[in-house]
Amino acid sequence: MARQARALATRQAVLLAAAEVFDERGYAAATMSEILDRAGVTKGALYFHFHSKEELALAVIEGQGAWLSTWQPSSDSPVQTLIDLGYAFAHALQDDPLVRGSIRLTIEHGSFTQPQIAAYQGWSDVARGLLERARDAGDLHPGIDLAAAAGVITGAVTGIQLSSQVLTDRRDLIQRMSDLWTLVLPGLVQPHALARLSVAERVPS
Amino acid sequence: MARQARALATRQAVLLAAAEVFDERGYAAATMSEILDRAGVTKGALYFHFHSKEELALAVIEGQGAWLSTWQPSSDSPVQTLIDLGYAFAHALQDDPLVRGSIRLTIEHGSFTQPQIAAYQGWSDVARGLLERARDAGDLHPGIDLAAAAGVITGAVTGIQLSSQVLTDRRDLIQRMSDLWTLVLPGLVQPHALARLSVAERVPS
DNA sequence: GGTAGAATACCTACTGGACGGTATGCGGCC
DNA sequence: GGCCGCATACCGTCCAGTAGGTATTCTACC
Repeated sequence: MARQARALATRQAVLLAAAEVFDERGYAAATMSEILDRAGVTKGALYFHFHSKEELALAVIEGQGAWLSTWQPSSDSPVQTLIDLGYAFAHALQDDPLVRGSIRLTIEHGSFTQPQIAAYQGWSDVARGLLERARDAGDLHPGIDLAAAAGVITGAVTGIQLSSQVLTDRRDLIQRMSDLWTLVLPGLVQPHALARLSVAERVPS
Repeated sequence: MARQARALATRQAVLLAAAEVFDERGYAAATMSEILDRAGVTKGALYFHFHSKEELALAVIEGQGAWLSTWQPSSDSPVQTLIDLGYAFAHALQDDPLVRGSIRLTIEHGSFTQPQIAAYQGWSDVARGLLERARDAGDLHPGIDLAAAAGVITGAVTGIQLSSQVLTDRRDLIQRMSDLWTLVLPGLVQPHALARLSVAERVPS
């Protein structure tokens, strides 16, 4: 297996470089040459691991699902979990190249509609699951359409992230997330539950 | 001036075709050939009016500001105006090729950061202006950060539009806008003002 | 009101370069 | 020695942009 270690390393290097370039340029404007340069790998090596540019992009998109599935709730209440997830995701968008590249490819529509839909659905499903648990716990206002709320929240996070990126290169993303919760939570959770939430980021100690 | 009529017509044809292609493919993946074909114009004609692909894209982006500046409030209360503006914009996103292309180019980051920032700021400023008027009228909850709220709303609209586009080709955009207001308004406006608003789309008679 | 000439508006053919992808070869670990 | 992992050289395609010519329409002057 020692030989596989080398292969895995170059594969990871390619994936990382590709994520970075896709994040910076978008799919169409990204060139294989730049990915090669940044990965410090030759064409043969790259095309040994990924048979086409599109396959490489799909592998980058996968990183998003991987991040989401490795994330650990670290909280008690479902709504608090949703809030925490938002902040964790925001930090990943600031620091994790794979997540950044994945998000850009997901947001750009065009070539791969199917994985994009899956990504949006994945987020929406997670949000909806948490909201269902919150409703069962009696935290939400009665009569709320959970699917609609989940769709709005995921969409809003998407857009806030995007505008933050354009305007401040995501420097104010955490602040904007906080603004979002401040605005949205009163229409979602009941006062008694709202009192128990920390809307601002909870720094894990 | 009869001579300008022809020139203006081809210019408009090029602009429309470009907006469509940019909307469908994005900036980098859009080719001048496709724009030419769709406009029914030759290369020489196009490059007479627009000196480069980038200049053409900038002209398309301008369409957004043009739409926004021609829009007429048609309402009494500032919050209602904001809601109506959202729905009007949603319809433009469904029907107006220039707006669609402009939005896609604005959302894609890369080549032209400056006009993008201007576009976001423009929307945010409009929203903020309406919120200020609403606050002065006593419609909003006290202590609301208007700039933050305006930023969240414009960001949310951006993201909702995007997810709607990916998931249903914008067919459920109106519904999602309605969901957004349902969720956001309780945290923004006071009950007495909320009662006077129509959250669903008001079809002008 | 007709015509010269000048600007405007447009057409065709071409170019240089970059891009994604492949073919083939080669070294080193099992 | 065989295959996994990688290196190098090359290819066909396509694309944005240009060069230089042509048509169309306006202006000026008779």
